[in-house]
Amino acid sequence: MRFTIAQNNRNDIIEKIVSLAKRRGFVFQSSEIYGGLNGCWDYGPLGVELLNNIKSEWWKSMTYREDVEGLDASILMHPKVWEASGHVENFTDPMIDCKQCKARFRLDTLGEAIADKKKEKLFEAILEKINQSKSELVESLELILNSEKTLDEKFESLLNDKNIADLFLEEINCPQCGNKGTFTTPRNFNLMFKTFLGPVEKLENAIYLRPETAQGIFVNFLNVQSASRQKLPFGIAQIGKAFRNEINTKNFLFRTREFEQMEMQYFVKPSEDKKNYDQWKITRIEWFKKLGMTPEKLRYHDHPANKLAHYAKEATDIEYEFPFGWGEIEGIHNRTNFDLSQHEKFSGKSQKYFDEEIKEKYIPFIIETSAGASRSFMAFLVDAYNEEEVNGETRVVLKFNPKLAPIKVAILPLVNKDGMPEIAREIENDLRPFMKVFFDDKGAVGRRYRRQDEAGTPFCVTVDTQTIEDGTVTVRDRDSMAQIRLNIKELLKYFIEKLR
RNA sequence: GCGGGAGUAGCUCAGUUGGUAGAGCGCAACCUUGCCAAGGUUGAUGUCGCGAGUUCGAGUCUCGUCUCCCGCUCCA
Repeated sequence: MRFTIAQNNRNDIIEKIVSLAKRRGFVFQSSEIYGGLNGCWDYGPLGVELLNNIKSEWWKSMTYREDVEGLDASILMHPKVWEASGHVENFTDPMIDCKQCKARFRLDTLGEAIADKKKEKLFEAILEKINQSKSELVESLELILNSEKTLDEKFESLLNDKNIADLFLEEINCPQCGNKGTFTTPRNFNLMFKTFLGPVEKLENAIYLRPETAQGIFVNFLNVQSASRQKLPFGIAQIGKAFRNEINTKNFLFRTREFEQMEMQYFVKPSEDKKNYDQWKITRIEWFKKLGMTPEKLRYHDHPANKLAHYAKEATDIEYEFPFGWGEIEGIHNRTNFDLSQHEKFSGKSQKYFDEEIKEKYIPFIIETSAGASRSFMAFLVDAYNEEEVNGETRVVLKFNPKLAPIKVAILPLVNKDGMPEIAREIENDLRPFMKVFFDDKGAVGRRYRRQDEAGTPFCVTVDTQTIEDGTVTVRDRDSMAQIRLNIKELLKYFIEKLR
């Protein structure tokens, strides 16, 4: 794997982190020996520890609450789920490119860029054209043009008719460069991965890899509610992989086709949606801050009302300031009762909750908190990265919160003799059942400290001459490099306290 | 998907007008060691991203392809 150094200095940090990630075993490219696979990455020994720690902290922050239950739903789900959720319809975007200026347009929104007067002229042009050469299309064309639809709807219908679309597009000027007839044939970009259930690759056996984990929660709403005897408001938490066949991957782990989500869907009374939405916005950004993420690099990005997803009433992103700019690491949505209503409609099974207080049945509203595990991983990694000048040398240190650090304690004999390695091994054995520890007796101790700095290990225990005399060791703090002396017997309690 | 740049050891890179590959760091072993990466000795590692073509001969030239980075586009 080779990574090109960006011409642009602002991405120096990313380049360094990508190199470090490879060198130290945080992240490798998928299928590297075969030349890699576009936008796919593997987590190495340190990376998987960091990722698991992030997921574990998230999981505990959710399911240790009285009002949140856990779930792990299947990645493969009934195809109807995606019809109900709107993904089959909304995830398939026919797109066209202008061959002249390379601009790309969604076919269904192309009309917005064209004036109404112009549309009427276009209709005349296409009618004339079809009358002349493609008489077999006249009927379907007239059907569209003579319908009761608005101009915009007629326009869209023409583009949606595969037989007419190409001819119609030839008459349209590119909204960007103004050239006429420079569009490519419309192509479908379906963002859901399709596969087959069972060995026979028949179309009716086609199913999708889930593009979001949320639906697994929604369809289990009543199962979880009745099994756990929860009352509204309550939430269901889930961590799992999701897949989107993105047109482009980008920015290392930031936009990939396979990614992991940490989602909690909170079911509330319809009248209490706003209150809970506001509360979860705060709770979730605080979670990142508590785990040590720089507060100044976190912000909300509220979605304007006209840009909301098909299911959302209100939405905000929690964004982190990456070296390449602000990027979403979590989305918080008021999904209303859209999803459960859809599932009720498509499945024919009631999704209503019986509220004992008011003796009424209704479909709850859902407040969604959906964090990217992979994106959080990248944000925590970038945020932890520090370069410091120490004695004229650059010290690279990953200042992870101890809870997230892949290795918690490194145990180092100062020198490799006089019984120091043996004592160090005993300490290692004492701590190993309780936390991820690392033993290293190779080379100068200063070098070993720096190795641990690069791995983000918060504590180093060093066995020295004094240890042999009085049973104490030094504990070196990663960030300050300061050392304190502790009795060996105190170590376990000390670290458990520090990691809490 | 379009445009630009780039792929040589684990990392960062060098490789002169085509003549079958080097450096620094890192890594491994041994020695040395007494608290913040630079001691000594020895050693391992590349079909130069992959595949074709031109050539007596390709890391170097040509084409295709894959991957990474940047800019568009996209991101419901």
